[in-house]
Amino acid sequence: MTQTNKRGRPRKFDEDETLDRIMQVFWKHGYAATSLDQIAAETGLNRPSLYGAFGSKKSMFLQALDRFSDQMHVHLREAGMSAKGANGRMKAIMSAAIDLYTGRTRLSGAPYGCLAISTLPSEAAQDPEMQAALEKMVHRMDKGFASLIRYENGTNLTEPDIQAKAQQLSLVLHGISIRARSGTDANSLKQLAYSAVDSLLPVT
Amino acid sequence: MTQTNKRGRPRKFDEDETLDRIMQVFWKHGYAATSLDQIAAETGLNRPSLYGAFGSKKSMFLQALDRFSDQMHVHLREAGMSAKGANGRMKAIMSAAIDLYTGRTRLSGAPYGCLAISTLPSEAAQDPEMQAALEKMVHRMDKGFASLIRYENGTNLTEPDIQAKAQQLSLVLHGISIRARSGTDANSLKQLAYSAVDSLLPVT
DNA sequence: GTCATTTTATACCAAATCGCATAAAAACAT
DNA sequence: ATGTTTTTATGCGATTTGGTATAAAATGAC
Repeated sequence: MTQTNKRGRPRKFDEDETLDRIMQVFWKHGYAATSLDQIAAETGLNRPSLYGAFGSKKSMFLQALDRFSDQMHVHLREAGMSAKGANGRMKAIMSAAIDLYTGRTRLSGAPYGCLAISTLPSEAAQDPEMQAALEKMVHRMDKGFASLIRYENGTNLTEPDIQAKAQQLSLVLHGISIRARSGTDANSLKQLAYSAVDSLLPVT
Repeated sequence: MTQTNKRGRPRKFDEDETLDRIMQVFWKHGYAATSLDQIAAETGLNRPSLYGAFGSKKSMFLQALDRFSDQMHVHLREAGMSAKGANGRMKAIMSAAIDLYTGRTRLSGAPYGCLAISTLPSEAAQDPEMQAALEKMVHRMDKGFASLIRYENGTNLTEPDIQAKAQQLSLVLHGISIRARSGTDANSLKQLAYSAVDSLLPVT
C-alpha cells in the first residue's frame, strides 16, 4: 500500500466533477472555440488550478474525451443488456445513444450530439493527435458493435460480415449524432435508427 | 441592361478563385481555428480587401460553404447521370462523394472529408446560424437522394418510404465523411458505401 | 510552533485575434 | 487635367488568448 497521506493544502474541488463540467463546455462549444476563461468560469476554478490538475488545454480536452468515451460505453452497454437478441439489443443501444445525443440523460444536459463526432472532426486535419483520437473513438464503437453481433450471431455471419455490419451500424449512429446536433428531435432519430437496425440485423 | 462599366480601381483578384482558396482553409482548419491572417496569407490578399469583398469572417465562411454545397451537388449529380437504375446511380454518387472526401477531385486537394460535416457541428450549438446551415446541408442531401429514388422507383415504394430511404443514405454518407476525416482510405469507404446501398436499394 | 509541501489567488506577459481608420493607388467621367 | 470612385496597403487598437510567475493560504510532519 502506498501512503495516501495528503500533503500540503487540500484541493477545494472534486476532480471528476470538475472534469464533467469541462466536458460540458467542450461539448457545447467545440475545442477551438472554448477558452480557458470559459472553463474557469464554469468550473469555479482559476486557470492556474486548472493547469495544475489537468495540464494544457489540449490535455484537458483529451481527458474529458476519455471520460466521455468511458461513460458513454457504460451507458450503452447497460442499455444493451436490457433486451434480447441482436436486433433488440442494438435497438436498445441506439435508443440510449439517441437519448444521450439529445440531452435526455444525466450525462448530457442538452442536445449536443456526440462529444467526439461534434468536436473532433474540425480539429483532425491539423492535429494528428486529434485525428488519432477520432479514429480511436470510431474503432471503439466498431469493436463494441462487432462483439455484440458476434455474440448474438447463430454462426450465420462470417467474421468479415460481422465487421462490415458493425461498421455500418457505426456509420448510422455517427450520422445520427450529426442530425441530433442539427436539431432533429429524438423520436425522429429513433425511427431512423430502428429502421436501419431492422435492415442490417433483421429479426430471425 | 445595367451598365457594367467598372468604376474605380480594378480588383487584382478573381472572386471565385479567392473563395475557393478561402474554402480550402476553412475545410482544413474548421471555422474557429481559422484566422483571417491565415486566409489573407493563403489568398494573397490583405484583410481589408477580404473584408471589402466578403464581409466578416462568418460571412466569408457561409459563402464558402454555399459554394462548396453547390459544387458538391454538381459533382454528385454528374456522377449519378453516369449510371443506370437506383442502385447503380446511388453507388456512382457514393463513389464520387468519397472521391471528394478523400481528396481525389480538383475541388478537394486533401482527405478532409465534407466541409459541412467536418466544420459545422462544432459551431452549431453556440450559433443558430451555424446550426441552420448544418440543417440546410443535411436536408439538401436528403432531398437530392429522395428525388433520385422517387425517379427510379417503379412505384414500389410509398412516399414515406422514399423519404426514409433517402435519410438512411444521407446518414451513411455523413458517417463516411467522418471516417474519411479520421483517415480511412477511399477503397474501404467505398466498400462500406456499396454494401449500404445494396441493403437499402437492392437491385431489382 | 516551525518547516516543508501543495493549492489557491492575483496579476502579468507576449502573442494573436478581428475589425477598421487612414491614406495611397488605379481606374473612369467629364 | 481634375474630380470621382473603388480597391489596395499599412498599421492601429482594444480585446482575448494560453500559459506562467509570484506570493499568500492551508494543510501535514516533526
